[in-house]
Amino acid sequence: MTLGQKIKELREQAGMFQRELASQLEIGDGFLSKVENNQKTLKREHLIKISELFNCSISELEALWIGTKLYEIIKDEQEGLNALKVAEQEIIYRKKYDIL
Amino acid sequence: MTLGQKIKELREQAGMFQRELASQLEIGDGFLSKVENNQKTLKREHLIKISELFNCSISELEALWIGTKLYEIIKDEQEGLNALKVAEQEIIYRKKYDIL
DNA sequence: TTTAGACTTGACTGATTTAGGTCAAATGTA
DNA sequence: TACATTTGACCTAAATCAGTCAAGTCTAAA
Repeated sequence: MTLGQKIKELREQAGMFQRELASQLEIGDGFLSKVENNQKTLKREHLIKISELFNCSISELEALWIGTKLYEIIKDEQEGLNALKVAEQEIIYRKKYDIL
Repeated sequence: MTLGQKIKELREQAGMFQRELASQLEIGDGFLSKVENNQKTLKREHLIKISELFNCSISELEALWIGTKLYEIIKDEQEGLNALKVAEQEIIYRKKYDIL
């Protein structure tokens, strides 16, 4: 699940058109279309608005927001999955020894 | 293991000084120092040179190169680990259904 | 079958960020 | 003291961000 898919899902479940959601977010509907298709990214502040509008978890949206960015970086990479593991191990290692 | 650590390790195992490796890579030694401490990133082409110089796997270097970049993005993120999972699931999903 | 409305797409833009460095001074160390 | 390394300040070109707008496409319904 990407952020774009999630936003589209939330919007449709609320029976809302792109135009309406776009205006709530104060962006154009063409831009929102691209966001839903992961061709453009929203500002982080927009996630707050979305979580309020659809009453959903901001943490989940943030995970999708960052995760979709990461995916865009590695999607055409041979070593994409291994790169994810490198990053994961590093996070785990730092946590273990409490290095900030 | 980050790319910086790896490079330092390879360099020291070869008994080489930063100045020497830096000159092989045609960069300044101050810059290499930052690379080894993950404050700056090398160009991708540099990885090839390094793999030749130390006779090590280019794939591993690339995984570390991308992975260290990903780590820099998520290291201060609450949802960092979840974001990695989002990206991983997306890769796996696309592979499963053969979506390019 | 026309047409209205929902959505997608392509071309473009200006501001901001990042990439990929340099150099000199400060610091660590044998 | 000499040499290796780290750090901070700075730099420029290129890329990315966060959009707009108009034209094109898709799909129901009249």
